[in-house]
Amino acid sequence: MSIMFGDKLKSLREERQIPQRQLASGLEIDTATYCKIEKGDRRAKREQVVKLSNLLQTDSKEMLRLWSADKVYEIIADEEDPTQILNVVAESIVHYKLKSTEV
Amino acid sequence: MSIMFGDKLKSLREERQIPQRQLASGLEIDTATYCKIEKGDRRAKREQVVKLSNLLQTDSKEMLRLWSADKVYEIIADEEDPTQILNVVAESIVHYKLKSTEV
DNA sequence: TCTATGTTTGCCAAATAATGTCAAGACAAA
DNA sequence: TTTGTCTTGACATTATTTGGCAAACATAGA
Repeated sequence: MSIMFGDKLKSLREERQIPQRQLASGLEIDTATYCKIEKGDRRAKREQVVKLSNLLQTDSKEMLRLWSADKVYEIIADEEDPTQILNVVAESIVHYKLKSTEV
Repeated sequence: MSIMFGDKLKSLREERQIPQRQLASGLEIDTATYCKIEKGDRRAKREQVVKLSNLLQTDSKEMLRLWSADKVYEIIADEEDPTQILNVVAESIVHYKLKSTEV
């Protein structure tokens, strides 16, 4: 599993010298579960990402970006030519944007 | 839900003038389920994508690409700045490739 | 060494999401 | 009207995700 999010989470937590226990209680979950999130064994829920960003006083948009990126990575990493998949998606976004701004 | 895959599937099937019933039986599923796959209400399993490609005598790589792209799209479509997420992923792929080819 | 704190792991249970069927309806062609 | 195809909604089944608990591990200090 990709751990862009977990790694970022860990480094922020360590910078601020906060124990896992504290963030876990902020999310109202077990420290074990929190630990797994940080190590990338479990995926945080979206709402938990936002909560964590607040607890760590960091940009939730960036955290959500990393969190989403992990999910995307997991989907394409084992496929042939992952980059080409990203291109297909990027194109489909462009098309959708055009469509949605038509009058 | 994004339907790049479903749309492609439908157009291939219509080109070849095959009824849904036939592809459904090829996958050993109900026509209702097949119908939903084509309309993007349900996601095909990976193995089903390969089977469908064979039944339709089309490039399974392209079909898998569309199928993956749908999944990725679903993850990022409702996030802020989906394109930026794709960039993060693209970078992480580059990094991984570099790592895996180090000696 | 013993204790205290923090982190990690494995296993199981509960919750949630994905997948499928069935029955019924819509629609067009014969 | 009958037939064949496609579609939809409600429900059942199954797979995956999420979380807790208990125990192990790591480290620092008394």
